[in-house]
Amino acid sequence: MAVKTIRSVHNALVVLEALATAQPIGVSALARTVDLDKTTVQRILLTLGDGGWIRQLDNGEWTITSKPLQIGTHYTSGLREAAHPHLVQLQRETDETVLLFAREAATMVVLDTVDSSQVLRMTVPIGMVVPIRQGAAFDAFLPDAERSALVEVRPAPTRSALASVRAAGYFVIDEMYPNAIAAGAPVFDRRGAPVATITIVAPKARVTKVAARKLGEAAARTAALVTLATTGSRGSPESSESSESSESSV
Amino acid sequence: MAVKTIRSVHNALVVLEALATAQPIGVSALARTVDLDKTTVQRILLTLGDGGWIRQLDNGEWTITSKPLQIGTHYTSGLREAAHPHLVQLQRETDETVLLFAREAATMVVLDTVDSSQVLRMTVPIGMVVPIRQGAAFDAFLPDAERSALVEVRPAPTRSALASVRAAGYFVIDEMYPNAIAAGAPVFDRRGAPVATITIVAPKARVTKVAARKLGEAAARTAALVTLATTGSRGSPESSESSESSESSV
DNA sequence: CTGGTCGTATCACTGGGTGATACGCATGTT
DNA sequence: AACATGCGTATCACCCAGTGATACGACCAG
Repeated sequence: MAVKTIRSVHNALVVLEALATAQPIGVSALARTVDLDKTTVQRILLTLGDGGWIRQLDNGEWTITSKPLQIGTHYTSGLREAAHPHLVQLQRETDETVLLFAREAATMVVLDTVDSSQVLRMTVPIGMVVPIRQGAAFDAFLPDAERSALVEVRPAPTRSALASVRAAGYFVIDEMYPNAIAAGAPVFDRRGAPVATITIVAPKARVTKVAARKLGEAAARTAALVTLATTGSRGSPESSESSESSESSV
Repeated sequence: MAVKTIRSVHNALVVLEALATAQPIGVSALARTVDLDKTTVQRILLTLGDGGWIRQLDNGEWTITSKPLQIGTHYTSGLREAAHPHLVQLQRETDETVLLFAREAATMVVLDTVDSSQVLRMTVPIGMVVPIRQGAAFDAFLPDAERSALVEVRPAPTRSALASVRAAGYFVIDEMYPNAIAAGAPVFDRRGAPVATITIVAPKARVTKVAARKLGEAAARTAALVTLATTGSRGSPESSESSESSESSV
């Protein structure tokens, strides 16, 4: 409550989040978990349902619909669609699982995945959030001002580590997931700020730290292509392209 | 306003949707598109921002965060994660693009995709909504009561068409997308109701209507596996793949 | 400079969101 | 069978808080 925030809307967001993680769930149980009056939750559910965000089952219990997912696809709009073919291409080259991460504050969010075809492979669900704890990876490509703002969240990487990552154009992360190694490279926006990474994750049993460098180079090449694809074709910074999204056909 | 719905929450949902499709956008422009007072929109934006759903840029403009995407991943929770490895397997068998659809009222929503590796391939974005136009495909697996409720939305399929699809265990759809043919099969929940489909889409230039039957059979086999995986016992066989959804770290 | 935006702050009013209470209907317990 | 307990839903009065008019500084183009 730092500022003048609308109570009912705030409550509705809390209810929606709680519903999503506990679905399917009924009014009473939901009211208990969010510590709100049953009547309040009831009206919120009706409103969310009216907006098409949630849906009531025959039991009276509530479930979320695909609306949040559809809204979520507008996040970093166009990036996933633009990058996807390149991810597929990169997966074919390396035959390892390829991830598209978007940066958000001090976390990375999985936007898209293209799995390796090998039996032993990494599989990460879309939407998963991974906290950034190792500083020298993605940070190297941030402007100094923004990086120093992250100092409160995690220890600052050494200057030399930053420099070497920046020189290589890619990063290698040990233990991003348990028993896995990751190698990735940043995608930049029009202003040259890193907005995403294309990252290859592989089991340590197959890929050594040395071999990961080759993967990093491949990721860097792909990331450069995606940067080009997303920054090159667009004209003015004006967002005049209204909801072109996908044209349905392909 | 059919029922007693909360005005402020309703407005907030409208604002959020409008923001998602028009982002990045400022307060005034947004207030104009949703036809609300500027002050109201301002307070809604602050509230949404406080909840972590949207984020203000340096320009003062607003963008959505990954929150809707994360909420959206709970939709048909577990289905995508459970099905994904099987989609990969099916794509390897057929080398055509494989889609996981979830049913929602009279539409299908793309939950997951695994692209063909061929140069000429279908690519469909996750979250995309496809109206169900052809009755005899997915409908064949619905209980009679629910199917008849859809009559108002689209013409009812013939009884023989339903029977033949049901007998085959898969469906073939002509022109699901322009110049593309689709073959798929339903995934069932514990109660035997169809909740999703596994569908293969391919360019007509490569796959004839006759050849699509083979794809349909393959999709049916995969769909059966996914049904088993989601309805069967928790202790799934052979899935291996450590990396549960447990707190991953970087 | 000036007229037009922008994002933000302030404020009175009254609409409407809240929460207590109650009802019908399923449970499962005695 | 009778009972108790939970559910989802409906009703209602109070008074908080969401609304919308108004205002202000900053920015940009002409």
